[in-house]
Amino acid sequence: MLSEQISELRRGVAEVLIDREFTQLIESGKRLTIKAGFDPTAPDLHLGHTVILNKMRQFQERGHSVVFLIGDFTGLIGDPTGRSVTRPPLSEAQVKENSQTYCDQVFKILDPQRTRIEFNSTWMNKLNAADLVRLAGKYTVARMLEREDFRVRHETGRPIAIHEFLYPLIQGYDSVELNADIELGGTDQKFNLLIGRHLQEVYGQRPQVVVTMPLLEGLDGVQKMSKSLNNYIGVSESPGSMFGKLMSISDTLMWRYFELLSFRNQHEIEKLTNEVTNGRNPRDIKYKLARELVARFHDSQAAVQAQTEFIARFTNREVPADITEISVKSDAGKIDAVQLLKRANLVESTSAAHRLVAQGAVRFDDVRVDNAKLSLQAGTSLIVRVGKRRLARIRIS
RNA sequence: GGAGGGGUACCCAAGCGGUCAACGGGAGCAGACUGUAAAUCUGCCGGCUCUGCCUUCGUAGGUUCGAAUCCUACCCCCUCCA
Repeated sequence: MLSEQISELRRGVAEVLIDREFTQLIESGKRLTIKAGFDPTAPDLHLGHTVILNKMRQFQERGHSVVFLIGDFTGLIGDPTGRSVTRPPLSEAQVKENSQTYCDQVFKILDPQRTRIEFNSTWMNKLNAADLVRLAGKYTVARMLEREDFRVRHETGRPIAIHEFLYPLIQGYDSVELNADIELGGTDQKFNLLIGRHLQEVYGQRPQVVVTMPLLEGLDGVQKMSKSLNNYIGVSESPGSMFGKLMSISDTLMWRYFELLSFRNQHEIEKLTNEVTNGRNPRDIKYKLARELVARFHDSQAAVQAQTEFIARFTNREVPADITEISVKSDAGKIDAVQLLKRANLVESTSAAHRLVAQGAVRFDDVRVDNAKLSLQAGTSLIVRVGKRRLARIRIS
């Protein structure tokens, strides 16, 4: 029974440090404090974030106390990460707003009754300069440079700002303040999470157990899901968009999503794998995944509807009932095809419009347009299709 | 403070006086095919009043018939030494 619980909590996990301590903690039967930190600079959660939320939920279901920690203090300093442009520090108002957005989204997975929300500014604002220096004294540069990211940047001659060293320290200090038993994080957080262990020890606490979760690959199946790479599925996206994006992942990636995002148990997933091996169309299994996730963030009715619309639109190429309507002004009663696309905002530029026409991607009322200069009269209304995904009814005035 | 290296399109990265709107890869888009917005193959991938024209290679000047490529100044980044 207990071992079953432990194996359930281990599901999908990348690494547990230290494994023995983890087992002891669970076996102790105590109500544990589970910490997971989030950055308030990106309030729009995507499926990648939910991998950890799902795990938090599992602990929660077993009666443990989950702390959703918002790193508002670090957010106020601003994120210095190398390749991205240094973000301007967030104002307090922004942080507050982002935090609110966070809460709205997070409770689609977590149980609000059993979640404690904390802000690290609560204790960080009380720390004075001397305290911070003292904290900085608990760790060395050499050990900081053990972190992959720092080491590589240092060796390849890319900048590391001093305050970047403070990030892991502050994060670790949060564990001290919360007296965390377990901290959850992505595998990329391993180093930071371990600093929490070290600091807790220094401050006389029992070091937390570190549980890392794999980073979810984005829609491309290679790079991790992130907003900046635009390969993400946001948890507040419309059912249609969410469903479509899930259908666009490769058949291989689908299994990864099942492992990390589905609430189905291992046996069920294994059964699905077998079905595909025995010749079932993977598309049908992908439908199941897409429905489960759309239902989670919307409801089951929306999920079914999203699938119906998906099939109508992409398999049968039907025009949806709620097609976007756009009105476009002509020049003295006339407009050519390229300008029409441009003014309707269906293309990025007139150059792009020319290219798309040349590639045979544009259809007016289901007839392929091969002449970019095709002239249209004011008063016309037509269904314009650009590629598979861009579709609208345009009225020319 | 001293010495050296570097800033190229969404990202990475070639090019080092003309043949450069700029090799190659990734991402993205499109077509074909299809069991799907999977896979695979092919093409596109700065802008425009688009068989032509206009503006790009850190910024500002200069040399030249001609510069991303040479010179000058400035800004920014990195390494080593102190």
